Amino acid sequence: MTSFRPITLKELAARAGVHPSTISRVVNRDPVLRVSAETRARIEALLEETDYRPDVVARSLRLRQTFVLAMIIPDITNPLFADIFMGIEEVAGERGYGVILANTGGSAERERTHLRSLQSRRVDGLILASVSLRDPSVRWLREQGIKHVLVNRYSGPGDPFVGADDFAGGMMATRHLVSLGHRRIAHLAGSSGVSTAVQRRRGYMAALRESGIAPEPPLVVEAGYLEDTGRQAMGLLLELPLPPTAVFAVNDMAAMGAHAAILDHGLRIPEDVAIVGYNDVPLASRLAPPLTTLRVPVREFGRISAEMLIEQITSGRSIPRRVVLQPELVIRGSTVAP
Amino acid sequence: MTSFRPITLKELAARAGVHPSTISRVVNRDPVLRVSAETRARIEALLEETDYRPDVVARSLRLRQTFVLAMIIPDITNPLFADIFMGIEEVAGERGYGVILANTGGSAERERTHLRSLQSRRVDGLILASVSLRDPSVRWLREQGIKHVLVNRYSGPGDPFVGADDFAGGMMATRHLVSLGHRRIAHLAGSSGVSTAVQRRRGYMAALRESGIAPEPPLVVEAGYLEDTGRQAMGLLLELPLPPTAVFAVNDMAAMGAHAAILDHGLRIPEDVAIVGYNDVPLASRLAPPLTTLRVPVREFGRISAEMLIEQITSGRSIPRRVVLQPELVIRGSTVAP
DNA sequence: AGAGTGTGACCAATCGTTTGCTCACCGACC
DNA sequence: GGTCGGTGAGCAAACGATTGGTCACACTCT
Repeated sequence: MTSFRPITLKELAARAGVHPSTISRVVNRDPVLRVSAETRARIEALLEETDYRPDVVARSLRLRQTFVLAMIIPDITNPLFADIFMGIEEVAGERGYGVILANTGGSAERERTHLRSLQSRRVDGLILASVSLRDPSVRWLREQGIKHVLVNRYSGPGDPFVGADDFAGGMMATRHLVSLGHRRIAHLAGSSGVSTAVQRRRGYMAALRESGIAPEPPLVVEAGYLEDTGRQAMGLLLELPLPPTAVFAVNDMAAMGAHAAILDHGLRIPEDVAIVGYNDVPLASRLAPPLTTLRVPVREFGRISAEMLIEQITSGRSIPRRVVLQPELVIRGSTVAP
Repeated sequence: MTSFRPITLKELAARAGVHPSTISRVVNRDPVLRVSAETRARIEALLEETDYRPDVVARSLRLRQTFVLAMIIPDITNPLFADIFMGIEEVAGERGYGVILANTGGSAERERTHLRSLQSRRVDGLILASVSLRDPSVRWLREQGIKHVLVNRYSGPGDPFVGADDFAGGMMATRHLVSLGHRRIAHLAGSSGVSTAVQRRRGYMAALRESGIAPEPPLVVEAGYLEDTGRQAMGLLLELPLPPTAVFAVNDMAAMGAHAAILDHGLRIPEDVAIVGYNDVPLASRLAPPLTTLRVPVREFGRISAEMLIEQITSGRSIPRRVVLQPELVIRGSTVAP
């Protein structure tokens, strides 16, 4: 197999009998260039014939711009991030940017490695899909002057951010359960170092308070974001002397774990225990009974964050705009029997 | 916000009072260089202090190698590809390669656009996760001498390939149903332009034949790869004068559609109709009843394909090796009542 | 006819690294 | 004392594209 080298400007110039710069100007439609119609036509024909595509590497070096964005996610198997990615790619593609996806698997060290590597690749900007509160990586990005947008979770004030109103989401979930008559409502909480978890929990507390329900600390347990951890946490809740009649989980994965735990205990959903999840992942609607959950406009997250990032890049300024979208309650069989 | 420029070799050289090339040799541990211990120590200290990282863009230009691989997939929301990607990233990361993910959404045009763009980005190699039989894009890759590996689906002979033995998988699925006493076994088939679909169907036919069951053409319907299309196809099968008592679907998505259609018809799974899917996606085990399916070592696909691709790149030769792994039957409630 | 003005294209530096060559210097050997 | 060899480091040319300057030429106007 012979390995081709794509044609270069210099070779093209030799074939056309002009200087490389002239071709470059034709390719880039440089308005400064005054080129005779005849020469231009000749060059354009040659371009067409050879299917010339400028070497992006060389161009990046000269322009100090790579036209590459990167998205950093903690878990590629989580469909949430797949959807955000699609939104990003959509917008980036339109504007001539490529997108690199980097998966950290939740490891802070792999995140650092990726950040370093992306820096030396000179990506034009970064979209971080899951940072913690006061995240040192975000601080580092700011120090380095690397353009970035946070999506879904935020780190602190001052960074461009796109996400949902998780406080409102937490309230909607809890109000829904209250409206069905529940009084002993548990919460499978996320980590207190993560903005979404904190906000959803605050929403839960606020909804209880406005309904005159006294919060009971034992009903709030930190349950992680995985099916497994959710299942364990729910198991403990069901062993309480006065178990809850409803549970609001920080995400759908934990909710699915709770789902399994409740059925394991021989209880019925929603008659004995009702469940509300968060995110509306594809699996949610396939459970039996299907999961009531909060839908967030995830694809939109991706689109908006890409737009904000590209705006920063082209304007050269960091714009600490925060975009907050509203979640929507999707009521299914896990709270209301059909 | 001040935008930093990362430090360059030239600046470093000025600070150390040596020539840039000397620093470059220290950074790259160039064996040719004889550097005094004293100078080396001074440079290394400076490197440490400034946290120097070579500009990958410039290096790529000079080396004519970008250390970037790309993976092209048709549907990022399909967990199959997420798992393959993780395997690729794992190996690539170890060897110092980055991975770009490009999502075509099933559009041949977007695939072509991506291929062009990746070519002009001078990626070192490509992994294609879903090609069709005799795919023109694959032909183009060969013509251009672009290193590539096909994964999961193949295009024809002559390309490096990693996948599973889909013929065997089709047989295993069908034999399993036969062994349970089924005689009227339907097949929700995939496209005849896709290698996996063709092989699985051939496996299905072979298993019927060896059991002395005469294939009935109406029981084989092309059903696509989506839940929706699977549901429709299964609906039609259930309207037949003599409906099937079992169905083997080309993938889990179609199987889930069939699942829904069967329940819609008021029939029981597996008592009235048994189902076997393919791929063992995470949702499969969460259905009620959970789905019997074929598990393929997907992560392994990713790892092996990345290794093969990197081997091609470093050796400079295209090695048309084909690696075929064995699928495994996972028996669950959709074929055998618990 | 000479100055001035456009026009069309080329020149050369630059982006940051890498790497084959060259070169100065020093000690040693004949 | 002159040559030789080894050591440590600098020089400069790439890689391919971009872009501000420059330049030759032709035409116009006074």
